[in-house]
Amino acid sequence: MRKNPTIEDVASLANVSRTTVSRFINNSGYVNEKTAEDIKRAIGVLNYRPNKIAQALKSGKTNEILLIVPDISVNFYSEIYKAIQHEASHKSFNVILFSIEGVIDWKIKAIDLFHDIRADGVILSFAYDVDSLNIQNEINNKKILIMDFKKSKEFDSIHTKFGHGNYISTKYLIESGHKKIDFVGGYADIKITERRRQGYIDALVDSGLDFDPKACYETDFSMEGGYKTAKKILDKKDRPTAVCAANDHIAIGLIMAFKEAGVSVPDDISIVGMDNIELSNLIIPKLTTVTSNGIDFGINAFEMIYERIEGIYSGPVRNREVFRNLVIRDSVKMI
Amino acid sequence: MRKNPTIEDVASLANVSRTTVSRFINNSGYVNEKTAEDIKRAIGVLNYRPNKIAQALKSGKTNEILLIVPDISVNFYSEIYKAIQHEASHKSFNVILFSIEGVIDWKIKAIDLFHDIRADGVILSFAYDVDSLNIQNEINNKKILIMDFKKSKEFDSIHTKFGHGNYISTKYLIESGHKKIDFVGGYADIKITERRRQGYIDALVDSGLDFDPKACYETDFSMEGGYKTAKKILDKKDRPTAVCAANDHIAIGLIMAFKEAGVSVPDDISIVGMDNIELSNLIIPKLTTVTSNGIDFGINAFEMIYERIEGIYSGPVRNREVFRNLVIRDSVKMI
DNA sequence: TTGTAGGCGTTATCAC
DNA sequence: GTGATAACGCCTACAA
Repeated sequence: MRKNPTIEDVASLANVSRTTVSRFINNSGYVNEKTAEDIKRAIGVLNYRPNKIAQALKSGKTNEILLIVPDISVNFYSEIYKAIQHEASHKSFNVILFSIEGVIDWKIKAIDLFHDIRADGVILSFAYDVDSLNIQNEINNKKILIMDFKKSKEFDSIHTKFGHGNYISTKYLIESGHKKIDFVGGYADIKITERRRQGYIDALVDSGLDFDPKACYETDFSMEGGYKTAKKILDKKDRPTAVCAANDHIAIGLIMAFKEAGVSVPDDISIVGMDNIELSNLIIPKLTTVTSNGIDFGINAFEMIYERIEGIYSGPVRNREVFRNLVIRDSVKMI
Repeated sequence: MRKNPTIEDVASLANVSRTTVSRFINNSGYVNEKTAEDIKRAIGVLNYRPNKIAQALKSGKTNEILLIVPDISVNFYSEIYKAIQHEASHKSFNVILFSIEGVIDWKIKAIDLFHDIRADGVILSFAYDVDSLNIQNEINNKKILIMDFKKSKEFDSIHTKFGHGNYISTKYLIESGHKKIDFVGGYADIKITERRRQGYIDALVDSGLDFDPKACYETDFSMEGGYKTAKKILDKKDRPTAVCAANDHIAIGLIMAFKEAGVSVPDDISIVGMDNIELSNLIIPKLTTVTSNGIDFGINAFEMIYERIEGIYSGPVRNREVFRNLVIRDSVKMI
């Protein structure tokens, strides 16, 4: 029930002034060796820790950054969170999480939160409709970093090319000798589907293969979606030798359905997924897929915003790109 | 680049003193109606917000709580996090997350963090070896809440009975008419396996059925584990009519293997899982399972610690129990 | 090498 | 009804 010790307590125990203690703690200025010893001892005895609140009030800096993600239970975002958290701790920064989920007025809440905690910066990740949010107006003088599928003109940002993952995975199928490759994506009216399919198409075209609209299937981004689509593919006259799925859930649904139908993966048909979800390494056969790049996002994001906050970098807006990588496992056969 | 406005700015714009503004903001004391109008207007014009840091310094209260979880990417914990976050926001509390994961010296880090942010309380969830951590010593005067599989004697706590989930799921199989029920769990030397198997055994015994050690399989808690174990079950002379799995991953592995072998679930064999992971509602047939109770944990946890922090409750240690519930879907057949 | 004094933005106490 | 003033714990000129 006792109060936390203050710098004053340390000072009087060590028979010096607060100033000297402060100097000792922050390495700012000369402190006699003997005095230093006394102070160190006093700190130990009292188990003293500087009060960050007071420091923050004085310095106007909290060493906290706010991370806004769409939904922390989605693996990609918890990966980002972990990476940022990890980097931040090395620089004695704390990261405060705000997971949007269903919150309608999240922009208001996020700005409130930002002001409440007086964070030194915000990392805004994959928040739809960011442009409509006039952040800089709300958050004067603070640092902002955007993660998205496109560059930001106003702020430092880090992005990944939309559709690049499916480009890579399709390319891999082609390099493995496949020529008849179908694509299973989400519904056509969703942006993400469009981009991913474009990645698939680009890979085809770049390799001199024809794109056949009938080789593209629409469904939802779930195992069930993949499962149902598999039936359609099986009913086709000339089955493809490989399928590129727009995400791992779909790919796994496909695998399950094919296996049930007695069609072997990868012997009869090869499959690639995307996102490298946990399950993709658990299913049999293990799924060849493309990394989600949450860790890269996280590491780069923290580095960039940190440099801004500390004034290490203060030049013009920077945009970094992050890439996906192939994870080769057992669901593709060379032919 | 301009500074945030302070209460002083508001005061001078409204031609009153800081004190009056403060009174207005906090509803502490009389303020003339006309004056109040002026102040309100000034606040609007300047877009003023009280500085939480300064408030915290003054009051010794931060309105922040620290939540420690083993790994935020595990769905159960992100569920807890979300629930707490949600409750907390209604009481204008912020929750700071610390996800232990692989961090060896997490206790030290957690205590550092706790002191750094000067949180008003900690919720410590499922941290192994908590007892060895002399928290109260480290964190004088602050509020602590423990989540675990057992009651805490020292602190308010909230727990769930170990093995209760498998008790419920086994019971359900029995009520559906099954008498030959196998159990697939993790390796025997893990505590959690032991408790879950005990739940299964208890349900059997309570219903007057015999427990047969040969009906229990050990494997790891993964789809692959379930998948492999299924083969063993299929090779048995007298196959069970139902299987109780220690978690959903195992159950799903079982389903996949059975389907591949042409054994229908649930017509030929019924399966129950546990934890209600996302996938359990996606697989075909949809898995009958038992809720993870993260949300209940979260809601109760915040309520209890909040009451402590605000002094609404200050009696002896309280222990609450949280229960799991059956989620009936399509993987069990009545016989 | 060390100490004094003022202030960061709030709020509580006590006058007026 | 309102306004000085001190204090929360720390840091930083400036003095000594």
